[in-house]
Amino acid sequence: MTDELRDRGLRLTPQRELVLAAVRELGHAVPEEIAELVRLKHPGINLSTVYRNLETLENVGLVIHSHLGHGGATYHAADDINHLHLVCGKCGSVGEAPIETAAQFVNTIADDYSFKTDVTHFAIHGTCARCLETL
Amino acid sequence: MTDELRDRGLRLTPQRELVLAAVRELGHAVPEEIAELVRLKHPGINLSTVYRNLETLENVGLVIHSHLGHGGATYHAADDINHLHLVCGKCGSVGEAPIETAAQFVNTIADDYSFKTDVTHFAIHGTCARCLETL
DNA sequence: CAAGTAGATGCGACAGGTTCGCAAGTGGCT
DNA sequence: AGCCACTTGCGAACCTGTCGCATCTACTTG
Repeated sequence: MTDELRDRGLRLTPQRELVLAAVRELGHAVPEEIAELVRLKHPGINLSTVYRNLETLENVGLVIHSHLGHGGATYHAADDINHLHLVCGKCGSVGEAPIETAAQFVNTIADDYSFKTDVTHFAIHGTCARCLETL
Repeated sequence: MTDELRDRGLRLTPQRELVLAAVRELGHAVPEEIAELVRLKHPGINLSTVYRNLETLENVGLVIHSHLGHGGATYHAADDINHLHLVCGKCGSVGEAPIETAAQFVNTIADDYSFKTDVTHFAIHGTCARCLETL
């Protein structure tokens, strides 16, 4: 991480390290959850600092955000984005599927519309197996 | 629309009719745009009324919302949801593709994960043809 | 290793979008 | 015509995310 930052004239601060560590530990996380985890080791951290660091880390390519529902973004470590998110509209559960599942779909869109799809950015919305049963 | 509402003990008010008409006319629209259009015929309508009616109409099944980007929801007439949204992360343009494009993908997810996908709810995110060229 | 500088932090204010409580208004049924 | 529950308007409250600014500090340089 040091190199990615320094090459751009950015600094390695304790807060920044902790934010990245929190993202890596949490897997899927919204800023507020990240702040909570960081506060265990650095109680005083400000929410705006978390937001600014998430933005910085994303610019540098160490984290990525995606939209799993409602409005907020959720953050992931960049090297952990190898799955689709299957979000259930009924119960809110978030499942995962390998990114290859969408390979053919992505190719079709690319061929027909010259549109390069990033399937991980938005969740796949629908109804999960459990909720389908209980209908 | 009268039946859908009355069957549930809901009322047909001028505001409600105008909100539905606006959604149908606009195609893709956020609440603020809908309010603007409604105000041409009913100047006094309150934004909260628009929100509440969108929610009501969605419960009844006359409109549907989807997430095209950032945070907000955009609303569509229920009988107009026959396309995917291809949202470009660079320029923000919103393209469309027939829903059948995703048919095989949807089937795969259903077979492998028993997850019933609603492909229209979240946009397909990526980079559009024009932005790919100018890289 | 000390000093300087630009980047980072904390904090409070602010902005946009959405929800809520409540009193007043009004569809729809009798 | 009258009643009651559903609706509306309005304002306040919320929530999430951004911004300005003074202070602080990681990194560079001598």
